[in-house]
Amino acid sequence: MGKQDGLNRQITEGDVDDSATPFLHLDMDAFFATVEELDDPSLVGKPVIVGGSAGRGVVSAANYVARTFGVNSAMPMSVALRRCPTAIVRRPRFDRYSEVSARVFHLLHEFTPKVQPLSIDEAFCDVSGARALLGRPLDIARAIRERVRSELGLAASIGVASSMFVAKVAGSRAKPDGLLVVPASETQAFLAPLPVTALWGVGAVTATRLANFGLTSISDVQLAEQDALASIVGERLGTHLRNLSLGIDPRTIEDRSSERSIGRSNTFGTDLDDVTEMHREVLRMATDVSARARRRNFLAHTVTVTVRLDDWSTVTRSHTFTDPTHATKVVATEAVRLFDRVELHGHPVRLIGVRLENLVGEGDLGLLWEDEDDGHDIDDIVDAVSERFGFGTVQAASLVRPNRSAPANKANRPKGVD
DNA sequence: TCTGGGGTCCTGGTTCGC
DNA sequence: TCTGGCGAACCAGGACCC
Repeated sequence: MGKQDGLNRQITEGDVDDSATPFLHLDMDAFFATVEELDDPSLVGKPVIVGGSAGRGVVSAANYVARTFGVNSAMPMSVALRRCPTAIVRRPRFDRYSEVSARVFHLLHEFTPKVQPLSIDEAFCDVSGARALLGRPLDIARAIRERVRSELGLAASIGVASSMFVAKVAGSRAKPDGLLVVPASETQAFLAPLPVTALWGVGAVTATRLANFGLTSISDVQLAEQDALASIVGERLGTHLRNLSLGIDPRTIEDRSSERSIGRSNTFGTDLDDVTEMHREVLRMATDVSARARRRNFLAHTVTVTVRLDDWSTVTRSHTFTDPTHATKVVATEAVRLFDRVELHGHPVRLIGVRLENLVGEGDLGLLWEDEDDGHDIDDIVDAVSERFGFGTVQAASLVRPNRSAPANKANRPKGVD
């Protein structure tokens, strides 16, 4: 199937049996950091970290030079800079990454219509229908990698396998800049030596739980009794893990573009202890998520407020509306009410989040629109909510995030919205 | 080491209507 | 009129993913 090379990756060279491996998983290598290098070639060869501020930020991406210093994604920025003081830190530019991502996905669609984006830098493809026109999965994977490199100047790793899960694992084993095909007949042997954390759905908590029963590798899960697994992690997860360990993954490519929720949260540079400030943040986020829901033609049945205290405890409060809404005034009013239901017990607040869930609509609500750039509306909302809850005036300017590009479309705005 | 932000999904408890 | 069983919906929390 593949060989281990000096980079501690497993790659396929030469020919291999790809007769029953229609699934490809493409993963862009150190995506954010590589895009930064692409846009500023002076960064090439230097350690580059993309992430938040040194205070409470974490690493979103690190290029492979930075990784040799022990810098990894999700690591606190303070730790990353201690390990690699010479690193060049860039703030994330999500608009730019989205732009490059769209070009990658567009390129994939030239190979097959069955493309399922997994995140901004990852996608699954099913090339079973492309065989006659474009050749074997191995050839298609090589062609995709070549075109991503020549047309976009980026490196992509690809895993090819008989199921989506195994293709993803193969892709991660092939990183950086590699290709690995796992023949269907070698699937279980390929998975066996990997740690249980390689299974989709096993994080730190479940891994510890499994380790307490001596299950640390996928081969342990392959050999475990179904009942024993169920007693450790529950019936549902037990069945799921056992199937994955054997390479069984019934999922197929689906174009699931519909979102389930729209949220915004913020961890403050300094914990908040002033309730007026907290209310201001709740309103800011309620305004933001409502505007995003309108822009995407969604109505939400449920609004959820999340509060994280300085001791890292997290509390959520949610409310389900009788009629779904995306009206800022309704969402903001309810969000503040929910926030006020949280018992702070004198604790400062580290994070506040507002999320709209149980979304309905998308596409069929074209007549509903409110121009969130219209400061007059937001002033009204803020005044109304502030007055109702008796906290100080909040300037609309502080509630509107800059660089909005939504079109003013009053003609489409229905009466009574907000 | 000390933990972001935007998500999805699952589970268990509670409430409510039939 | 009251009560118990049951399922659906709601709510809260948590694990996990990128």
